[in-house]
Amino acid sequence: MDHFIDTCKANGLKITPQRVAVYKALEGAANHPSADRIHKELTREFPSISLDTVNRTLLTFAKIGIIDVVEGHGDPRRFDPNLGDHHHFYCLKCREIFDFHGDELEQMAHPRDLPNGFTITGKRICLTGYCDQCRKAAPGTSAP
Amino acid sequence: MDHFIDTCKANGLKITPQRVAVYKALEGAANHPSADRIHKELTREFPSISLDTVNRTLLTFAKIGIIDVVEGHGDPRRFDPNLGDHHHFYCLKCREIFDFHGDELEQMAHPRDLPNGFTITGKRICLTGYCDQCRKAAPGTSAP
DNA sequence: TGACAAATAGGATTAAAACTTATTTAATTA
DNA sequence: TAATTAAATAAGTTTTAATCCTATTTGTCA
Repeated sequence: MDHFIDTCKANGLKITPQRVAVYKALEGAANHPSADRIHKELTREFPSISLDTVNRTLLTFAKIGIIDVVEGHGDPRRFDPNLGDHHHFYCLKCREIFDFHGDELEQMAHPRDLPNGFTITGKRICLTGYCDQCRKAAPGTSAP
Repeated sequence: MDHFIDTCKANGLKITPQRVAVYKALEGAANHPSADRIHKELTREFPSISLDTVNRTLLTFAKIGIIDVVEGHGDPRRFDPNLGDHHHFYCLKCREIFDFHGDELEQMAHPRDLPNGFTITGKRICLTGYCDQCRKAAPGTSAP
């Protein structure tokens, strides 16, 4: 929380109640929520907060590097307060994103068939499939 | 192309001129196009094809497993005709997706902190950063 | 405390994706 | 080969996500 305030100030951002609320909501959120989901959550304690503010705020946070925009699959943009090294499992049915960890990428060199001029700022393993709950409910369709 | 027709028939899909055109366009496409991009391309030789048909067709192809929906970053859904093992580099500026290859994931076991009931149907390394061209043009902003 | 630049709410706009329905068409069979 | 039928398409409509615009409000700093 101190780090949040410091980073905002260091980037010339004002500490508004809305920004604090959005940041807290994302931190406490179960799983990689969308702007809309956070907005819905906040309207309870903050009836007049606008979706645009929530979305803009999240994008601002991403720009100054205190949260992440998560790779998606066509659904609304989603956010991640966890900046530490971790990977993602995406359930093709319920669209939930689950975190997992692994060191497969730790020693990874610059890919052979990617020009050297390419700057890599993030690396992650992206798994797709069906979570336990959805697998049980779904017929055996093989998917992407 | 034969495989395309066989798979369609095996799944009870009719071979329509639109489907053939969409499939060919995606196969020949430079880089992971969106439905809109393919639609624009097809309207030249196929003036009356509707965007909905293109989008629906691509989703149908994905469902029967002859193409992939690619992980995105909030932008329109994009597709990949390449089903072979490969990975993706996503440029945060121009939003282009570049393929690369590597064997880092080949020996990967089921992740320790993912329940065993989870079924994995796809695995991929997702890199983010700036491609050569954009890096040269962009000021030194560190990003997600 | 006052002044100013930045941020917000709210409504309007754009854009992507999905849905609805009448018409067309591919595949099947007589 | 023509008739039949279920599936697919075009076109327009609707929904939803995301962004833009502007008047008003509000942090921040002197």
